[in-house]
Amino acid sequence: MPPKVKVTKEMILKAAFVIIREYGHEHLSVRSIAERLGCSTQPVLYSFRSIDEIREAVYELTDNYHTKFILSEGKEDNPLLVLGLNYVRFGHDERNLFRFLFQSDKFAGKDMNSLLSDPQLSEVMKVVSDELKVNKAKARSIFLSLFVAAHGLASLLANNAMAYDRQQCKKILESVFTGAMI
Amino acid sequence: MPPKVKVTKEMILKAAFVIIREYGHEHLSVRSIAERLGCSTQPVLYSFRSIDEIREAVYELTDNYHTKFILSEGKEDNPLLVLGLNYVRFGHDERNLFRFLFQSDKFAGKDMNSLLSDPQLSEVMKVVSDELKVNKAKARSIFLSLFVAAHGLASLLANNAMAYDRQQCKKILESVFTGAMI
DNA sequence: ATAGTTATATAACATATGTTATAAATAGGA
DNA sequence: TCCTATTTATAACATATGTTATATAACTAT
Repeated sequence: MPPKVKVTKEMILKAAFVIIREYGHEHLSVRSIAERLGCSTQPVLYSFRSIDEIREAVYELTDNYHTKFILSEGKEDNPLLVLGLNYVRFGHDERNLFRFLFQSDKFAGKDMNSLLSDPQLSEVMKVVSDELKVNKAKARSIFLSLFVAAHGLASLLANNAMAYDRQQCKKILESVFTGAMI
Repeated sequence: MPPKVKVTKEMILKAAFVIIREYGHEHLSVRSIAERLGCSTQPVLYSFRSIDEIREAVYELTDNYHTKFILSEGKEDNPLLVLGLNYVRFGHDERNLFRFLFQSDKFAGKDMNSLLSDPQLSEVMKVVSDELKVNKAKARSIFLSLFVAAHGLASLLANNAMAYDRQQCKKILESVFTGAMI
């Protein structure tokens, strides 16, 4: 009886993701999504209650994308360094996504602690703890220092405050790691 | 012959500063300024050509405020640590100003290098270089590491991603400093 | 084939913003 | 006192956004 859905939730979320990625989250709107999908604004607000609901869903999606990104392989042997350098590279390569994730009010409330207790990261921490032969508290403090430095670099890159130089970033993170190990 | 100016440029800029400081730069508008000054929108756009011109001027003002803030005295003996801890405290105490300064597009283009060659900072660098008995390049790399870490902490604090714990921040910055000195 | 359900287009309403046109108010010199 | 330059208030225009009302079109069970 009813006509088939032409504009699915997936299409809407994907369009929203691309808009944020290319133009920044400030440019996400019902109309920008509709325009990208070549439809009117109606289907967009038919599948979702409001633009905030869409933003929420894309945030989730972007968060997963980010996690995959930083967990992707790197050529360093130090796994923490790999994580850090990927984190930094994300700030540079995906600056709009970075800003959406960490500089929009959506981020508020997502505490470091909940981040540190993420199951995927917990695994990494355990490996680190074993590999470096340090106790959990030390592993945690090492991770924290590296995270802070990586976040600083990524933030500076995402906001065009410095040029991307992988070697320089690597040196900084290594030096931070060294200091944290003491 | 003409009536006296009731609404001066200073009043406008001060109002704009307060609005950004209290509500965030997204809430700066001709009307929000006018409302705070208890006048219509006309005087605001009479003294300034556009809202962007106002934003520009307040940015300058906020930049100076930030510089004064991080150069204010601290109780640590390591001058770089004082700078870093003040920078971090700014991110926490003045989160909206921090976001305006470093996370709005106004920041784009202000490169690290121009920041590093700021005359006020150059003086500090020289003192550091002498006091730590390291050459300029080393002083620069130490400063860079500390700056990145401080910026990371400040950014996390400004975006409500972690609780402010001065001792924890101090430990992290000290550890970064130690690593950079090697 | 037709009817009823429902996805979509069109268009409107409400609000927020920057900006500008017009008129009224004001202050000091003639 | 009145005139004139200029500041300000009022109000409008233009645009952008979220959201909703109405009508049209599309599909499938009958």
